Amino acid sequence: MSKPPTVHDVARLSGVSTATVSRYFGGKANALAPETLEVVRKAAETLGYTPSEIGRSLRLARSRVVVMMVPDAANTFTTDVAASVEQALKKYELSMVLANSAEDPDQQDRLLTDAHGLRARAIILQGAIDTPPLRAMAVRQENIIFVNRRPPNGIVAPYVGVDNHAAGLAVGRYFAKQGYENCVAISGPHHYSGSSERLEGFLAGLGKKKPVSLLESPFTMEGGYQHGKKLLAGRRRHYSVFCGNDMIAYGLHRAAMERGLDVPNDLAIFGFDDNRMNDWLAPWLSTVQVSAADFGPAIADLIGSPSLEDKGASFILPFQLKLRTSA
Amino acid sequence: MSKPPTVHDVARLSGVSTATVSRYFGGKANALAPETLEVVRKAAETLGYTPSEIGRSLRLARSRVVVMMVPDAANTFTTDVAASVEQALKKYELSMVLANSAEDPDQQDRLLTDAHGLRARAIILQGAIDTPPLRAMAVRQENIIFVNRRPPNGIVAPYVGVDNHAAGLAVGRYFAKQGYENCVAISGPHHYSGSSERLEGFLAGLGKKKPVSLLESPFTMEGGYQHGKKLLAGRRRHYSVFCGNDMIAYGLHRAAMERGLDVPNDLAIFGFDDNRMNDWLAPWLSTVQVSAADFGPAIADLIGSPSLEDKGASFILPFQLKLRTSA
DNA sequence: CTGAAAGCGCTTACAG
DNA sequence: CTGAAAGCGCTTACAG
Repeated sequence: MSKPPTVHDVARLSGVSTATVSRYFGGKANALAPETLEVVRKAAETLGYTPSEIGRSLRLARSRVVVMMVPDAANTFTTDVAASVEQALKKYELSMVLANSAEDPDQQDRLLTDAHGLRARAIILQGAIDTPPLRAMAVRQENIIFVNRRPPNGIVAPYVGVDNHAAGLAVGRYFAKQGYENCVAISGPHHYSGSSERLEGFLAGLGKKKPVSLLESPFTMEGGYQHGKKLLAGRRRHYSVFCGNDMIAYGLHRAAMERGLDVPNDLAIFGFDDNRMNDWLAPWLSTVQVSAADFGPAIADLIGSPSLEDKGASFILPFQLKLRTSA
Repeated sequence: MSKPPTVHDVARLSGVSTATVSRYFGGKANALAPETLEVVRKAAETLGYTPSEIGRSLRLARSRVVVMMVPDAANTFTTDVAASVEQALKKYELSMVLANSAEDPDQQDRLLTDAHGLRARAIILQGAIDTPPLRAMAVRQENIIFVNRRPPNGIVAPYVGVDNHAAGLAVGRYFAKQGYENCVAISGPHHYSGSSERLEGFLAGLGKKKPVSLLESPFTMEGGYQHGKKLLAGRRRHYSVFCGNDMIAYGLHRAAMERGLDVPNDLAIFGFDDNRMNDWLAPWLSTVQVSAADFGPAIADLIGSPSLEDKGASFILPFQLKLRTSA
């Protein structure tokens, strides 16, 4: 692999200075004489020259890389959000590095250090875990954007996500209105703000009707499946379950199928996110619809517009109940 | 956002030269006196110093970034492969930039230029489209790795993927053995090597039994759905269909459900990839199982080991028929 | 409209 | 075991 050509190579071939070549590629081409422009264009084409982002980043003291950290690369919703951000970032000529923390605090902290090493323009945390290094970075004014889980207590930083309490409340009220009995919540981990807010909203929405069981699960199909097996193994065969996300709901559904239950008559299931696959493979799932595509523009604008300065900025995205047959 | 500390800051605070600081972080720490080591460590910690990858990349004339181009960010299999690569790259301290070409040649070429601008250590193309810029880059000795679709004719470059012909052959033989009637193939786009190889293998496997219809579809659920609707609208209600991938199969399945057909008695369906969701949401789908997790290590080794030099290197990954109820 | 020169943060061959 | 110095590829204020 031969070394790629540099500004110097282009300058030499076209008989101008490196400053002129740099102007040509740096968006200052209209300050150049037409013939100069042409000669530079031709030389660059001959050599196959593309400016080095590395040289440029060093000089400008800022890179064009944004790091996106996801808590679970296997969750379609999370990766859809990532795809939507990658797309929206193009408007600002930024590229996105994907990193998977797999809900592991140490792994998150390692990736945080890497992101800092890359001098990332911004770090997007879908599902932050509260750790000392995270706090240290947030305080040191790194551009961290919190998505779906709010910044830890005491940290002021931009947030993008739905109003989880309101969404939980809507589901709770719906359950109450339907007169659902034996209500159960299989929430995501309680120490994540999103989970606990959804749960609190749900309880408030149920009103006087108290749930018979409050379970806590990782945000995975496996988690929903295991809780489902346990729940449905008992004598009582009739439940109404609000799941922390669609993944949990899929797992619960599988447990119900294996047990030969009828959804929704034996078991009502409500999810959260409205995973893209639902229309095709789970057209039965009632869920809280959040549009993954809405995240990209909101997050990209937060990063790209000059005013990321106002740290407390946040975007609260809309949601709506998507009623299908499972509840 | 205050400027991050540099080697100079650390050198000043610890009273050593920048060379020494650099040695500390560059893996040459054991060449330093113990007390020097300690004083540098402390200074770096105080300042919260992490070496700039940008400075390092410029100096070393190589970056630690690998670009992964996917043809469809909505296909779980593709994103699983990406996740597996991201994971495997850690061993070599490389990070992965995700880019979505969305099967658009122009978009691919634009992203190729971006990747070159980043001076990417390697470019991974899941699903390359044959264009002049791609050829130019491949010839200029960029480190391009082709995944799932072979390099265009005349281009010598590493390839990672399954033996598509053999896989198609296995499915064709299975169809023949089962005595399936009215065989149909809904392939992916024929101009992709993977699609046509699967199809040719399938035809060879069927032997004398000629398919009644050969259809061509994008690798999407929508594509499978549209072809399915058309196919199933006719008088004949009995088909055996080999789909180009699982996404197409999901779409076809939905069309069959809407038409009230029985799978597999009215309609046998065979997919390709064994998408991770299958176990949970499509436990009925018979398909060709390819392990997304196998891609990461194979690709990472190709990039990380010093011998990417031998350009023709390729990894042929194993597959197996996963028989469930749909065929 | 254009060029000479400085400097962004790092690493390493060389000298001691 | 450690330091002074050069240079990786770029951009821009300054001068003309």
